[in-house]
Amino acid sequence: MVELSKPFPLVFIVGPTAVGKSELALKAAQKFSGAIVNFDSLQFFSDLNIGTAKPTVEERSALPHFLFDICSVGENYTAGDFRKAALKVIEDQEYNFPLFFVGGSGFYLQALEKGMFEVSDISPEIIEETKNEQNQKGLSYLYEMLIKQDPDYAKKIEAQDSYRIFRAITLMRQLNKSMTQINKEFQLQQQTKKLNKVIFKVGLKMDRQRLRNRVQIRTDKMLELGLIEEVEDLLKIAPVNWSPLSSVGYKEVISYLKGEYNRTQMREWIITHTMQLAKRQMTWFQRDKEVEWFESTSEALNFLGKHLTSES
RNA sequence: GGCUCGGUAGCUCAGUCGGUAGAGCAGAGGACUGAAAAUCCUUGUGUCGGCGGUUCAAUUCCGUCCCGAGCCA
Repeated sequence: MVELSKPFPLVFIVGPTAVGKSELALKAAQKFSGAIVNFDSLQFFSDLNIGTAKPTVEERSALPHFLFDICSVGENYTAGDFRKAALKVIEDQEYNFPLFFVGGSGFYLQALEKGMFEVSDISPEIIEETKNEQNQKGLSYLYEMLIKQDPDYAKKIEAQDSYRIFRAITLMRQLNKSMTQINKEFQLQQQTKKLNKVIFKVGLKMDRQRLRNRVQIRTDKMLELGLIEEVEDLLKIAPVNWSPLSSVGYKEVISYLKGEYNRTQMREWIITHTMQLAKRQMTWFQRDKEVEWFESTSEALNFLGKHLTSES
């Protein structure tokens, strides 16, 4: 056990899925008498357990864990919600524990570090109206509208990017401002939103072959533990369009249950889509030059041992 | 044994009425400000099963052989 000075530093453990982040977090938190904070976009939800490779309740009982199982099935939880919750955890706990944030959702970490646009929720009427327009006139109609109203922002996104086009149109309707304007206002106040703490970012990575091997083993384990049953239970209570159901592991099992895949295909597609996810995660985190990368848990622990104790 | 249909990119297949070929998926790289495990962008040379024949030219037509699926015996 190592004594650190207060307020304790924040450690962000990042990397692709299945690389061993949870294990590293657990060991590090044990070593420094710390606590673990989740920033995985799906592990916030109770009832998403096997498919998200969430540490079990028993595994979590040894140490304080925050932001696991804080939402129930059917709820929405956004990066902005996470930011608020994480800031609260930091405020409440930074004198109690070194906090080890673990997860694979880079966007959420960015939300915490850099802040989010200060925007209100979009009214259901606007969402409904825009959705109807998209259904009747097509995505290109929305994109044309975006080009007219905010050409600079339109240039930054692709004409096929349904997600961002829809978001931009609804947000602009809600606030009566362009995305460019919103972004500009955000830039002006960004300094006040930045997380001003001592932070260490530790990345775990692994070559593709080894990672694929781990993903295969983990996928088989998930199926053995009852992933299919977990999905069947979710389908009984979750709204049809609940977004977590379209995430890796869940969507393939749903296709299997619908008869679109046989069992072998389901397994193969879970593995393939998991690897694609891992790749996107690496693309995200490698852009962040503050991340120190390691190929093994022990190297990462050594680094933390050196720097957490010599710092501050 | 006979007949039929197939054999084209790592996979599933399209195509060339003869001028050496292209989609989807996979793979590789990238973007990312409220659904992010989402959403999207870039990236396609491969003895067109083998060997012969016809032809200026064959992956394409003809012959033959090999392999796979089906039907008939």
